[in-house]
Amino acid sequence: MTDDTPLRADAQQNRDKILAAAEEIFLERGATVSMNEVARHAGVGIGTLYRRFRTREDLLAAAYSARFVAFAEEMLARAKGHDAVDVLRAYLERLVFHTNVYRGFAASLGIVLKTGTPGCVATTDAGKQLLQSAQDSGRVRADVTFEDLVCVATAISLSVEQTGPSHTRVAHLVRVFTEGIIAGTQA
Amino acid sequence: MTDDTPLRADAQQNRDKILAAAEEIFLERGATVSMNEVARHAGVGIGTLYRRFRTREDLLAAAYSARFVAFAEEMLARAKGHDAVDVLRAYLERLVFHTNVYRGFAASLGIVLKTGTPGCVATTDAGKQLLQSAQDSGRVRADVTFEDLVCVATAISLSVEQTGPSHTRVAHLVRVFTEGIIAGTQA
DNA sequence: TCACAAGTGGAGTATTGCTCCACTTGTGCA
DNA sequence: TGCACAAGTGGAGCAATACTCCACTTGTGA
Repeated sequence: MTDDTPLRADAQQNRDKILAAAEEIFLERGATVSMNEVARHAGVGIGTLYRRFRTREDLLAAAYSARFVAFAEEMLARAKGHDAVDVLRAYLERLVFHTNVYRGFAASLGIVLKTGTPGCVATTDAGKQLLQSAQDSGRVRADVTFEDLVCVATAISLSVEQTGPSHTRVAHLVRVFTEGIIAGTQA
Repeated sequence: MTDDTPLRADAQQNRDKILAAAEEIFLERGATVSMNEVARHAGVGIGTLYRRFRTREDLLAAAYSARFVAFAEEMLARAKGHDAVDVLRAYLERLVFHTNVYRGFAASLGIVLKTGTPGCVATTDAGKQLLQSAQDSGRVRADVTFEDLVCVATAISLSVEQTGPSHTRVAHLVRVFTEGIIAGTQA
């Protein structure tokens, strides 16, 4: 499926320029900025941009890949020696944080995570692993899936995007989702 | 704020035509259909549509208002003589159902509910009331807000939109999020 | 050096949200 | 009944956008 013949030198250079421009402009103006603008900012034609990144989600995933890789490593490292449930909670909180680095990123998180970028694969794998550990410990319901976690992260991100960034609100929502709306079964 | 001088007879007729067309087309093609298409289907000019409904969310809220009113009444009626937590759970389940009647409705639920339409006001009021009752009973966390419930409903709707409608999946997710991802405090 | 696959850029198409304004039409009043 | 004019209408037109297409250019391996 993936074409792994290396790019021509000039094409690789252009690809790098596009990614650098995308990073800069996504940070500054959000993930919904127009593709034309990204191309102009990178100094390449719009056709070149589309030749390298067929969809906006592909571009987002590629631009964010390095950060997602670091995130996944960080989380897997923390998994050793910490409570599995705490780590899962931290994963959710940090994932929400990441989907707010580019404004408007949250809405496409689900699609982006499926693009197969190294960062997306790493983030997905790490999440599944942490979820499994937490479930193995018996303290997380067995019927929760990784897709459920992505939905939770998306909903929290969307909600936070509307009301303005607030770390305490994210933490609150993560708590609500993980511990439930209903107060713990009475002793 | 709200202008309550009655519409001219012909204008009222056009408004009704727009709402009927919107209902039909939202049902058939989802909530993200183009405004031009709604206008064409209603047999009015695009200018007329925008004069009555300044945003897509306003139109969605107006088109769905009657159903939301009925929903709110239904839920308040059920509140009498049923367990408060059960009613809250039912409210969530039914709310998710409603946000899936128009495909793509879920993403704008939060905004739509704030439009001030009779149905949106009724649905919001009912939700707050049911939440308060459940909290008064001491079995729902005191720090949960109505906005949190909307966030939960959105998460579930998004998830269900992706995987296809399934009543059992909705019920499952509602249970997960009301009782928590973390299994109930042991014994 | 050269053939040609790979790559490029941007004009062009199609679609959208939304505004603006010259025209039309109800409606209340004389 | 006729009239003035506020209210309403429609759709041309603008600006923005996603995305395609193809004539041209340029690396690269032989």
